[in-house]
Amino acid sequence: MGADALDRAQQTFVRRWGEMGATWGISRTMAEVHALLFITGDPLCTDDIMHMLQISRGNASMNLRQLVNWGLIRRTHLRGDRKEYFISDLDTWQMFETITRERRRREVGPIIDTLKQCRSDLAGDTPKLAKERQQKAVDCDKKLQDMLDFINTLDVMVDAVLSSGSEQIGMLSAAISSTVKR
Amino acid sequence: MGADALDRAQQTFVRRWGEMGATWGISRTMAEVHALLFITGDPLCTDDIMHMLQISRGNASMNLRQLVNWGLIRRTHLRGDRKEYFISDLDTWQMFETITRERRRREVGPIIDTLKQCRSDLAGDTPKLAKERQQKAVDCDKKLQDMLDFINTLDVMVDAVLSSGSEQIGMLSAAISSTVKR
DNA sequence: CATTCCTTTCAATAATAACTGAAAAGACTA
DNA sequence: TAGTCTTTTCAGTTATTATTGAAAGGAATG
Repeated sequence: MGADALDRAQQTFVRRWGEMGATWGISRTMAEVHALLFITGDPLCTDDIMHMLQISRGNASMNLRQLVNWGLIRRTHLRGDRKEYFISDLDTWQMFETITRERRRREVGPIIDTLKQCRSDLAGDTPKLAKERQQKAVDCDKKLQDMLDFINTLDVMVDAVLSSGSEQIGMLSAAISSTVKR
Repeated sequence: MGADALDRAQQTFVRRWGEMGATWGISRTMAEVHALLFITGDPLCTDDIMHMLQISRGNASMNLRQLVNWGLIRRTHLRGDRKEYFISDLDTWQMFETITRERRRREVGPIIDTLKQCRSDLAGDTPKLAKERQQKAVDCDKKLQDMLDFINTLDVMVDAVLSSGSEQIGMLSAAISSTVKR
């Protein structure tokens, strides 16, 4: 079981990535599986992953499927081997892009819908409210509106960053800094 | 028990905010308490919150404390009342700023430390590795370096956005879009 | 088409995270 | 300082989420 310096460095990375995932609402194990595939860069089969992370076959299978669905890893095959292998061949930027797009797709729409729905419900019924509630309704509406505007602004920015691609990201970073400076 | 349109809109908002929090690694209840204080804008005491969200005193107390620690709400008092009240008087932008700064403070440092530590461990011991492991060590090091660079770039951007303040955010958004366009 | 090898599924179980409620601590009042 | 009101703490409980392992389902092989 001689773990060399490379193994140790990779294990440290995998553990930390797992913890990070956990604080960001991604299951620790899913993040670890991803980290392992990312940092080794090798195609690994289910058994490799089971052994390296000490998890069951079912668990490995579930998490691998999710990672494939997210587009963070892909299935592959080794010639002369019947088993399925998995590989993470995205670079850091592509990983970031994939995760950001996916989360945006799943979450931005729903929250905007809810905010709009709250506003339209309020708009229809505000006249029916007791006098002293009307001011509150107006204040509440303003908060909802502000939040919608903010989400929209951020969304435009994220969109620009994502579509800039990794080549332009440095330039973009510089442009942002100089815009803010003055 | 007559919930009017304002109550309903607020409840919808609170529920959705809670769900959002849950998918981002913040406990549903903590997010709901915050949402309630934010959307009403009123100072509320522990009992108000307990009743409105149907949670226990202990739970309310714990979550309120956390929110105060995050700087998202603050304690206040109503004249002639011994109880403690809580209020959320940040606007959307300030909220975003607070949350971003806090998460950055807690998470960016540690992840950078881990990455650097992995690299320096590798650097010291790579010569001792078996020949065919050396190439892997170099590849691994490159990934770690790429990730460090990426985190750094992103960190600079986030820093610029945060220090731009809400007045400049629209301008910034425009600057980003136009930089990317060509 | 039977065998072998591999993957997926899912009910049962384990682990983790969140919540409760009552007791202790703290704070203000007279 | 005793009495009253309020907040905090935390051991015990409940709820939620993650994991296991074995059985069922597929797919390639001879």
